[in-house]
Amino acid sequence: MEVTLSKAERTRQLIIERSAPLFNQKGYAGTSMQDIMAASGLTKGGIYGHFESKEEIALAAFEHAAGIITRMIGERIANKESASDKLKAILQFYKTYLFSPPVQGGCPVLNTAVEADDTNPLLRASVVKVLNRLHKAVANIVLLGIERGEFKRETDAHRFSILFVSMIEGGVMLSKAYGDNKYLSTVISQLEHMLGSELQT
Amino acid sequence: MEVTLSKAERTRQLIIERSAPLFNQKGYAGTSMQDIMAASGLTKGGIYGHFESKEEIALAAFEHAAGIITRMIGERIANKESASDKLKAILQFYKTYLFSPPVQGGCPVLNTAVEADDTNPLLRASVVKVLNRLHKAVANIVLLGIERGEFKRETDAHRFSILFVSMIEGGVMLSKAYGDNKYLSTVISQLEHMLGSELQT
DNA sequence: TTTAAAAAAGACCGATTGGTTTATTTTAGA
DNA sequence: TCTAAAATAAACCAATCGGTCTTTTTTAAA
Repeated sequence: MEVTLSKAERTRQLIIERSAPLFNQKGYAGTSMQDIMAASGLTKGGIYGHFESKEEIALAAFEHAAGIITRMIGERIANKESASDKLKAILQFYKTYLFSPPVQGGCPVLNTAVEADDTNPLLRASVVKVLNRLHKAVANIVLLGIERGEFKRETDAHRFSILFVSMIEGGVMLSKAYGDNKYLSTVISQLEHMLGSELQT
Repeated sequence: MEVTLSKAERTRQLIIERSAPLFNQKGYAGTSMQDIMAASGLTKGGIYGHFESKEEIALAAFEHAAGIITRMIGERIANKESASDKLKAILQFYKTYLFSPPVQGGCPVLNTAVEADDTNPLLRASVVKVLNRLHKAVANIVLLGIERGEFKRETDAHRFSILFVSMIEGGVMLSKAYGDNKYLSTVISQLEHMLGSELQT
């Protein structure tokens, strides 16, 4: 019954899409089934036909939100040829991050990591997976840059990716807390500077 | 020196001290009055005699937790004479941060900022206050370093403090998410390097 | 158009939520 | 030691929590 399944799949997708911004803004504990009912326009019966628990919705919603961001970054990376341009494209992406957030509520990785690290092992594991993907993507670009002769041979790709992610997430946190893009901007401009001064040959 | 706290003051303090690690680990929405009752050993009647609402407890608990950290940093800063030593002392403090956290659950500023930015204006305002104190402390040390001739005259103190705080908070987030101190360590060692290479004359 | 299956509605569940109220106990000053 | 006030316990509240179950509606193939 492919059509019926397709209807189910579309509804499941709707629930995920509508609940993702809720979880991202209010957190897992702060989002109720009532909230999800209101956002999706479905009743409990309708929702629990597609998910076994609130936690399963939160997990799917986080993976959906993280997927949007990694996909957007992936597109911008694929466009560029040089490693330097790829890294700059990621930074460019985060420049407009808080003005036009792909998912309302800021960075789902940051938000979910901070809430889940002490409370929700499943969500935390999912966050770690996404973080690993992000780290590997950045590190691989640096390795590419070394191979292409763009970056110094002694550059520590893994170390750079840690700094890269830490600074951006720290900047996102500050800018969201202050309601001022300045903090994220400053961090991004520093990363651009590091690109030119520390990495580049 | 005031030695005698009234019974009420001591009980109020107990509630704050016992609930601070709860809020820091489970968040505001994730911490129930039942949790606070269990942690404090008091019943609801006893607790609500000292606070008007759960939010008032959370606010006091956050300020308590943030106070512990700013006080610890303040002590380590006061010890040192040179600006360079003061900044290194702060970094040293964060090196042991996750091994022996002053308040269970990681950094209360990070945790509260991320949860409150979209949901709780009072908590968010309190976070901003603490962040401002932290920024001013770091920036003032840099300015001191410039005056003392330790740091380059063209150093942007405010900009450096943004990088300083962003990197540490980003590192704390990653290390807590991964359960591995490596990320925070890497960020701290980079800041130590920046101290020597970019700031110092 | 009929029909069986899938999807969704909506009533319902016990437990828990933050918070109040009243009764009891403890405190501390005279 | 007495006593009024302060502090706390414990019962209680309506509302909401996440989740289940039964009934109704919608779907889509024959």
